Amino acid sequence: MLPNRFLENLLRESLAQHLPDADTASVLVRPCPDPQFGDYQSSALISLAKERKLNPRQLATDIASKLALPDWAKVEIAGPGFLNFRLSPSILEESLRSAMRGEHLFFEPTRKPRTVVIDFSSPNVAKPMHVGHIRSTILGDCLARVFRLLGDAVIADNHIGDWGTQFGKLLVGWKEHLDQSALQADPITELERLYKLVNTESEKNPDVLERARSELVKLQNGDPENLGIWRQMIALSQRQFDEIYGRMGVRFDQTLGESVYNPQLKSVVQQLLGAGLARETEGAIAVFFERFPDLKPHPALIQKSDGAFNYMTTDLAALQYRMETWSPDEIIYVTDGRQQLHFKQLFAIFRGWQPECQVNLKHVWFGAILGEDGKPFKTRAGDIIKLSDLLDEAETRAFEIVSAKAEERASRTAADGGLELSQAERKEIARLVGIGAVKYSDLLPNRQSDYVFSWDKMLAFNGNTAPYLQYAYARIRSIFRRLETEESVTDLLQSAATSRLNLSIAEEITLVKHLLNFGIVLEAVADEHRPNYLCNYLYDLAGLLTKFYETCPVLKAEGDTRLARLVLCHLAGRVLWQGLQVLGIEALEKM
RNA sequence: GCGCUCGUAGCUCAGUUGGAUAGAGCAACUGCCUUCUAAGCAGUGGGUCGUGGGUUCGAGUCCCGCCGAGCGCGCCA
Repeated sequence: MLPNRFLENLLRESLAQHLPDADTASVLVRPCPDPQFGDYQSSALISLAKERKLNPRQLATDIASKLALPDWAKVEIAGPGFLNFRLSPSILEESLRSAMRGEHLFFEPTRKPRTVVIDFSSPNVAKPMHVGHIRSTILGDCLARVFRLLGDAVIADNHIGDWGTQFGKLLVGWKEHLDQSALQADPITELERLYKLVNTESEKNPDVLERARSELVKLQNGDPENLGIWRQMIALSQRQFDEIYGRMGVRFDQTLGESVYNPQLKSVVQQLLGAGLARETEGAIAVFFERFPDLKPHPALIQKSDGAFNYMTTDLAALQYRMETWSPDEIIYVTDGRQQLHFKQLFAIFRGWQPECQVNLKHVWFGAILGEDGKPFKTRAGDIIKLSDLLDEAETRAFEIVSAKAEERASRTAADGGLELSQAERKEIARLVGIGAVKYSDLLPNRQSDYVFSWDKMLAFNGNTAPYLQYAYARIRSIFRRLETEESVTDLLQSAATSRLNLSIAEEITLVKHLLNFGIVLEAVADEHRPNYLCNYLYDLAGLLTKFYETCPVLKAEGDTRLARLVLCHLAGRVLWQGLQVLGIEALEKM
């Protein structure tokens, strides 16, 4: 068990004996903000004492004196009643050895495994994926990876927009203006052209609008020709989605269109009417929220006055389907913040509709991506930026930088051969650096704030960026490549599992202590759905690593010290690799 | 009008049940490459955390007012 968890349990047990009515779950042992106070602290006793009108320092003293502390930890009482814990070098060395034995990588799947459905990305058929989909896709994929790492069963669920009024216009366009060769070459662009064309026409000519309506009705009534065209549009779109997801390394366990839920919609509305939750209003059917003060002014339509259903109805049917299919403990929707009201309504309706259902429903929302002018991120011409173009540009820009740096370095270190990168290697590095930079720049800000999209910042090699982290990893790998030519790395690392690992320099100790906090950070990411905690943790780790390099030669060190430093490099590298992996970013052997 | 989010260094942003002296990067200035990748490291300067109250042993964080910004509010998703 990792030290902070061990101390936390110890403190909870002691508290339970001392104050049996106290909520031990509220007792947390966290890293100290300032190392001068110690390694871990708990401030929980202060507030517990206050609630009970006890003297906080006295309570802390009483409980601390009864802690059955192991010989590797010391406790002090500080300030108004903090408990500060200090770890001895022996437990630091032992945690490195146990990691080398493969017992852990500084995190543990501690919670009960849950089943979690994550609804994210949700692109639309016949439209290009664009920057509007990027945050949901990256954030949702990252959360899925973190939950899986911590032992949950995850269903990554892509809810495709394959139904709606736009198909009337698309059908008219397909039947009247389709350019087969353009469709072959670039299906999405052609579908987009058709939609815009018919949309413009219908604004001028009511006949066109009427034809679109009638095509839509035919589709909805199961007309074989229109269904066939619709299915082709879906298949062509899915190819585009697959290509983008392939480039981004995002995968789903389930992909269903909204249309799948069509057969259930009528019944959903009937049930809500039957339960007295919904009623007719101005020809439409809506749910009113009498018992929810904040929702009272905002009824939700579940059936339009023309008899058609909408987003809310589909989401309700999808929610029910997910409950029946997986009985998840939690369902997470990853969308932008403008949909907060919609999800409040959805969750409130579902609670009223199926009050016995225990599922935890979460809307994980995020802010907007802005251009450097502070306005929504668009092209110079004011168009929405397509995701494929964005990824292309990321790779192109990364390739230029990687090449420039590689040549700069080659000219500097030509004398000893240095590190040479072939054209093909540079291309592959640029791909991983470019995509990684885009993802990281999206995960780094607090998800709820709007952020400014900047190529220069995300592709910089200094500062908190993906390339900086990838570089730190590449430097570690470089050490092991050099070592490999001399001796067996595997044998050496195996011997570390049972060897003395002498840590003496401050940089070494700081680094180990930081490694020990990996699990705390992963849990915080999972609990609050905030990957930026992990980004900042990894940035700190990379910074500590490079400081360690500056003061601690690894290959030139000797004996115990050399082995300990190699172990530190190895394990820091594995944590960096694992951390990047759950962010959806690939670590690089060379760059 | 009501609701959500935000306001932290010149700029872009972090800031973990409220916790100890508010942090990073950029920009400016100063050092360090015959030494494991200098795509790096060390250092200097820069803050009444929008504002006024309140709660608390303790507030950037919680509560109330005000100022400013973005977004949302029944037949789009």
